[in-house]
Amino acid sequence: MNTTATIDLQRASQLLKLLGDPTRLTMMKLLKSHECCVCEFVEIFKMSQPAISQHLRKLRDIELVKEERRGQWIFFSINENHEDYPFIKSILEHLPEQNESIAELEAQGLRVCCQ
Amino acid sequence: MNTTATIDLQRASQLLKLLGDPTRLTMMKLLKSHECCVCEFVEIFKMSQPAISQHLRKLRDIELVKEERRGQWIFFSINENHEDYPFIKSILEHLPEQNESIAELEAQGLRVCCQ
DNA sequence: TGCATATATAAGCATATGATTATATACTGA
DNA sequence: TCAGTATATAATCATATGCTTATATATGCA
Repeated sequence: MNTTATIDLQRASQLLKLLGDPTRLTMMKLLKSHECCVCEFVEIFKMSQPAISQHLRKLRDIELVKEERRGQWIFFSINENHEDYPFIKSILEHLPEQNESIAELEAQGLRVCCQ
Repeated sequence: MNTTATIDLQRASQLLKLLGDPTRLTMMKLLKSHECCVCEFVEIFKMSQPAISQHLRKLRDIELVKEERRGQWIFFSINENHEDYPFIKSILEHLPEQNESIAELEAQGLRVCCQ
């Protein structure tokens, strides 16, 4: 007997493909506990702004993340209302917390970025 | 408090990337309940034998599946002893059973393939 | 209004991926 | 030993992916 809903295989493989990139997977894990803006990710991943922006777009296109503009910045957060969020969540739960990245940002005064 | 072991993010993304292909993901789900040989997969996926073989190789290379020759045939099965099997298992549990494919094979007399 | 900052988008490019076809290898049974 | 079946591997190719650079857009502030 199945108590949890199942996901269509095509759909599941599409989601897994998106998470099958270390940058995007880390982003999702970070976003699960912390809102982040683009420039914070640029700092964390030491990656160019367009590269970060393009990863976030892929996550947003299938609505795994939400974005919200606040002044100059656009903050990203996990979309907990996504139909497949339970699936995503169960995957993220197997991954180590990424609090050091955030702590580092804070130590450098770069958290809540660009303040 | 974490009760379950976590997986390194690099490692996890590598696994997810492999599962992020509909053919391989379906293979894994099938193999979770049924041993299968290459020619059965060829039948199920309506895909060329080399294509199937190459997918299986990728799964075997990181030891997600085991192979065992029995006469002419090589049977594949899930490697439940894989260090990250709990992670894999938790993903597969969200996917719908693929028993129809096996039932179809049996109906066509193609199960335990090539007998 | 004009400049600085944050972000998005477009174009280009090198590499990865997943298929195909052709061929090699391994086992079975006559 | 030879033919048939199952599988693996190699070479090739079209497409996908993820980065780069260049540029556009949006906001805040002097």
